[in-house]
Amino acid sequence: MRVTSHDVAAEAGVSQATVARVFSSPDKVALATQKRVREAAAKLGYVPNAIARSLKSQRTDIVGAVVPAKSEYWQDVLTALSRSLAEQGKQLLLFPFADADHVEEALDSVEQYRLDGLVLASSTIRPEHLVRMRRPNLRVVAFNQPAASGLLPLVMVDNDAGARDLAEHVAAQGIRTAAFVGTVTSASTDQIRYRGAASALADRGIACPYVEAGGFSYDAGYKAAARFLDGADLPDAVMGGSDEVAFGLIDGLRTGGFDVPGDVLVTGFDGLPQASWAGYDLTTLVQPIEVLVDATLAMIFGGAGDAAQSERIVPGTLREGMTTRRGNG
Amino acid sequence: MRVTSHDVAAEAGVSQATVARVFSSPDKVALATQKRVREAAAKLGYVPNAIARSLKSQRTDIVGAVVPAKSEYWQDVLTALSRSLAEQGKQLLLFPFADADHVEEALDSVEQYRLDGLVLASSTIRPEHLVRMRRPNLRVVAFNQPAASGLLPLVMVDNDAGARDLAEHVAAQGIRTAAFVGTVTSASTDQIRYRGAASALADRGIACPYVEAGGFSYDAGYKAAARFLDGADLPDAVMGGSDEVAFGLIDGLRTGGFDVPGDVLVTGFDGLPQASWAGYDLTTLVQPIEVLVDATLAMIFGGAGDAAQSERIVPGTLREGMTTRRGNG
DNA sequence: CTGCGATGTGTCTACGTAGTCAGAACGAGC
DNA sequence: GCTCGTTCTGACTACGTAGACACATCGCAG
Repeated sequence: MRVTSHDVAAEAGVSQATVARVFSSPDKVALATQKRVREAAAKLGYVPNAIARSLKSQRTDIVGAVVPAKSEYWQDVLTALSRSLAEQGKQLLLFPFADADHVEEALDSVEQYRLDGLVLASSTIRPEHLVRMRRPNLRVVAFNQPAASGLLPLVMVDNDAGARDLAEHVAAQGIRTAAFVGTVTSASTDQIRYRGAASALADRGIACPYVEAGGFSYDAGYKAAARFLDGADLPDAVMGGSDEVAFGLIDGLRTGGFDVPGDVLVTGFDGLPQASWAGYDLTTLVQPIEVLVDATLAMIFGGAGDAAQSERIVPGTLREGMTTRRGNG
Repeated sequence: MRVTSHDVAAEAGVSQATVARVFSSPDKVALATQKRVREAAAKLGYVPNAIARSLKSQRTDIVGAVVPAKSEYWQDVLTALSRSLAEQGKQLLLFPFADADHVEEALDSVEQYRLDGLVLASSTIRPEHLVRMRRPNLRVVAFNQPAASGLLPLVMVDNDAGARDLAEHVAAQGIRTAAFVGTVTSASTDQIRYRGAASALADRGIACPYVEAGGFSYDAGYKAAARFLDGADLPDAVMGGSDEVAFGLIDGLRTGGFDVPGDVLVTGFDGLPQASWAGYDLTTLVQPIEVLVDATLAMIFGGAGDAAQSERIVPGTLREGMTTRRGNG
């Protein structure tokens, strides 16, 4: 049998309400009473039941996250999210989805729990799904999902400025030709990053065709590298749509006999831990994940409805690695 | 206002109990009634309240996982866990802890929720904490945590056999000297892996000193590589206690001017996705994560108390990569 | 036509907590 | 000594659901 607040009340010789107060609003209980209750609770091994509390208080202290099942980047985000929540005594409930077509199922699961908030983390959730998520009584925040702009409160890194920074950085290395290897065209981040990079390069007279890797993974990047190996059309710089794709590109190019950065410069986007690994030392745009996460939680737990239309765009930081260090190396 | 089963009952002209039955045990309700109830539910936008259901049924359909906050390996495990749970209509609640000293806090949070089960995933949780987790009404399973043997039901890869396989593989390459670079000595997996490798090597007359990297990370491995760069005491093979450490070792050795595998062979342990990346192509022991996860969930949701003392040890698979391909390359 | 099991539905209650309200105890001010 | 305000505590109830139980209806065998 579970120990309940009633048991503790009987043991301490007080009412159940007093026991509840000791654990939720202790300042309303006399110190002597508190002591007796806490001792009784310790003796019986009482732990408050979060389920019952949630039912009564209409707050779960749990935030959900709908995320793609496999992705290095999102795992970093989740880690930051759960740590930040843990500091506030809140928990993170995961709703992973295998691919975009299964998002519906994840969303259905979400509804059963009366979550305090929900983080929608994926750049491939379609706008019609996004609109479906607008619910009363549920704070939903889109994370790094440009397509949600105007539909949901949104937190994201400044993809456009970041892509421009990267483009200007490689342009400054004196390149003449470039290519952008995106993930999938349906990813809203991809489009913005490409446009930003292409625009910045165009300003300097450098063309930048778009190549679709067809996925977010290392493998997609690795295979995409093959397109440059065939002919003599290797550009001076290849910009990856994400770090994972960039890692694949680098290995694919190197396996194909090219030197990075000797023959071709490579950039990524995200700032994964692996970007700092000596084997890659990738030039990339580092996302300030802690800042993004804090902003997300602030929107969820913060003020009233006006936040429901708000957007928070945070600048990233250029990380200059070996993959764009040309000539002087 | 939230839509409850009472509202749906009124709309459909049935009792609340019937509405509840439609959503939890539909076979007890006549088809015609079901249809009416479902239509009413759809019209009002009713979604069952999982909190209330949990309170009544004493089941949450949520499994908790206590995991280290930062680790590539555990992230892979979490992904597999949450996907497997999602297939059963269950959810995963995360309790990350920053370091071993904060495990207590995570465990305290765990108790408030009446979880169906708890996965204790870390090789550095101390035995005294492990014992504390033995609770009635809570199925706790230790995941890849040899120290839990005899204290908690346990699922893990066969670390000893895996380490021997790796050792025999490198021995077969004709090495004469070796070293094992572990993570931290307090990790129970580390001890077993080292003993297995050292024992197998000793059988062939090869000594294998232990070196502590001091952490589980890439950085720890990278720094540990420095110990071999100084003198002329570079062994023919360096066995990493984990893949992450091995990646760091490889990059550290290469940065120091050595060729892997030309000058020194390197192995890992875990079978992370990055091990297959062409940049490393690491020889490692691949953990069958899906199998381990399924076994874990089977213990949580499976039969009665006898499982409480059970252990499930699953063999891993040797992945032969370029990092141990000697000479002929 | 009666009795009986199977099936379907309604009534009622409990799950464990927290908030509302009322009342008790107590000290201070007149 | 009476009133008033403050501090503390207890009784009661609602949160939304699911299960126990009772009962009604129906088909079918005796």
